[in-house]
Amino acid sequence: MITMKELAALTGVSQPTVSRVLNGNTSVNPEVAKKVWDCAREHNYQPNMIARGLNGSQTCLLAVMVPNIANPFFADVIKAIEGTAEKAGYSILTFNSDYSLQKEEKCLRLLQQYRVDGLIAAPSRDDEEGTRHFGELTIPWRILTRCSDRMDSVYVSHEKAGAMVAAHLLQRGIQRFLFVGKEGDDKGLGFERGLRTGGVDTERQLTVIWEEDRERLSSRIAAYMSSFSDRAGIFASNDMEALLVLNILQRVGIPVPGRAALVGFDNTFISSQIQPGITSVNQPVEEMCRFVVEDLIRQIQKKEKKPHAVRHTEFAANLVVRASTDTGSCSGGK
Amino acid sequence: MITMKELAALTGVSQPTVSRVLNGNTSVNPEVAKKVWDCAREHNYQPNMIARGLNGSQTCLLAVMVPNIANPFFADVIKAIEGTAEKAGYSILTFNSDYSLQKEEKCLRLLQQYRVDGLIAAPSRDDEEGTRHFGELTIPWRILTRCSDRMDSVYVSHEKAGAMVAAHLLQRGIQRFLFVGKEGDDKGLGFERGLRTGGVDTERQLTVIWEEDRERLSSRIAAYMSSFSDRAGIFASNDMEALLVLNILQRVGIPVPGRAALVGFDNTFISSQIQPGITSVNQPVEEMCRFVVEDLIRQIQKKEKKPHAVRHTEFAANLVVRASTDTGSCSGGK
DNA sequence: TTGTATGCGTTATCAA
DNA sequence: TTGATAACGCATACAA
Repeated sequence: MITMKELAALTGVSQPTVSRVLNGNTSVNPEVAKKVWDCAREHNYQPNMIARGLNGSQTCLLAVMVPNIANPFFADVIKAIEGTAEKAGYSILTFNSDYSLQKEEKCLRLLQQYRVDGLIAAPSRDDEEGTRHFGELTIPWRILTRCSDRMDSVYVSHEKAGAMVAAHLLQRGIQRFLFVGKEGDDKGLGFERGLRTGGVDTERQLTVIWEEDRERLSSRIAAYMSSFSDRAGIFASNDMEALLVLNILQRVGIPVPGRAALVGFDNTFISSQIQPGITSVNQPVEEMCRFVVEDLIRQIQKKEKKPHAVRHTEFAANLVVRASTDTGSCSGGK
Repeated sequence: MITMKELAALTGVSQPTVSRVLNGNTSVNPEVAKKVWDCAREHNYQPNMIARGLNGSQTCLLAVMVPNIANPFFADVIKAIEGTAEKAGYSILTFNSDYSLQKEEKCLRLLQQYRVDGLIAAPSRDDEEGTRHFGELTIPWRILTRCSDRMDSVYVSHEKAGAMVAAHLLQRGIQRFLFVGKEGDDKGLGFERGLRTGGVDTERQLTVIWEEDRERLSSRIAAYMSSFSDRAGIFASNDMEALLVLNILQRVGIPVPGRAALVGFDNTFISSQIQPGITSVNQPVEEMCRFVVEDLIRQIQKKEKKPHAVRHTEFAANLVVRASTDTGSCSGGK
């Protein structure tokens, strides 16, 4: 890989002149410029971003940290971020935190070692303990998809979205509710609030189930469904979970939406491609990512590393209604 | 972010001594070492990988280039690569080529600018034209999931896998076959060969359909299915495509596996979580990725940049049989 | 318009 | 065992 120094030797000019020609900001003798360009092209010169990043100038690297790349929602996020970043001349370092605080801290250490210009992270947890380590970062960063008091974040209110799901299910005349997700999840809290607002006695009519293990989840859901005979409204914390629940219900012979109305979260391709289509909360991934990348890069280029007021940018979620919450009592409708 | 130079000043030793302490390879005075370590910890010293990469030493960066991060298969691939790389002390730069040769070339340029130590790529195309640009790379690299004559590759034989699918469908007594994928795809060619081997007159009994547009695909498949009344064997080029086909079939009221047996490719979570489960060709993603990363890093660390003989590492695919190719004629069985 | 000199944060090579 | 010194590839300030 040829360097400016070598190009300089080959063309008989100084290295800074080569730099000036190749960067094209200062004025140079056209003839010299041509000679240098020709030589650079001939030898397929590629600037060394590493060296460029060394002089306190920028690396044009952004880090993206997500808890699970294999989750289609985060895959969409990474794709969208990469797309916008690439257009702006930035490349991305991808980190998978695996929902582990320990790994998250390691990632944070690593991305600082690479002197990335900025970070976009979807933290595993949004409580105090789970976000403390971000406070020590000296580079600009943004939190995506979650709202955190202490940090700049770009998100859809999971709480409001949960309430929206509640309203939708209530409108369908449902009286029994199940949230499949972690206790304390904002979606779940919003769901509960929405139900209460709708006059539901959540103590008796709302159940929360969370099991990592598929078999245990299956038996708990089966037990839940056989504990009453009404139609149930089930809200799963994401589309993958919703797919799993749908599968479980179908296996034990519970028709969806007949006996159970099902709602997912993230509106990934899964929810639309499956039969019956799953009603799901849509987050405007593309727009959010475009915004967060452009906003972050703006800050990077302004070099305003000073702490400013914490800024929250909320995007509106919308519910994409599909067959899984149809009013009709027959499953698998067209 | 504190530097070695500053640590040196603070502890009253020279900067190279700090380097020696922190890297721990050379022997240093234990007392000095302790003082330096304490100081480094106190100031949260983070080595500058950028500077380290400058002196001809390594960046500990690997680039991964895939055509579509949002495809669950590639998301799995990236996750697996990231996992193995992280254990070995490497971070990854992710690039999305979007199935565009032009973008692929841009990625190749970029990753060289970042002086990554190696590249793992899933090229969009595996013909001469689609892989030529890899030839100019001066860093170690590997091709994943495809086999290319001219390059080191780690893959599952799509051709053999296609033949395996053919054998499976023939065993199910099927006589009409549809491949939903691009003309010339190795999977399709293998499928055709497998059918011929099984005595099928592929001219009359095999059809190939490829449409980017969902609606057009839908109407072509509907037309195809109504052109005869036997049971059809449909092989989709990947699981996302298979899901799409399943959806189309269900919408037009064609029972799977009753009237059509369906086979996918990649065995992503989709094929197992959906109802009916989709029979799918499994690629051992984890093992392949572990192998390719470790193998690549081995070459990087040996610094054997000399061209060696082209090496192909083939992994065995296996067919995961599910309800979508059940012999029974009733759809959605348990 | 161009060249010289310097510095970025490391590692490596010397000599002490 | 340690410290000077140079080098990596580039950008920038300054001098010419």
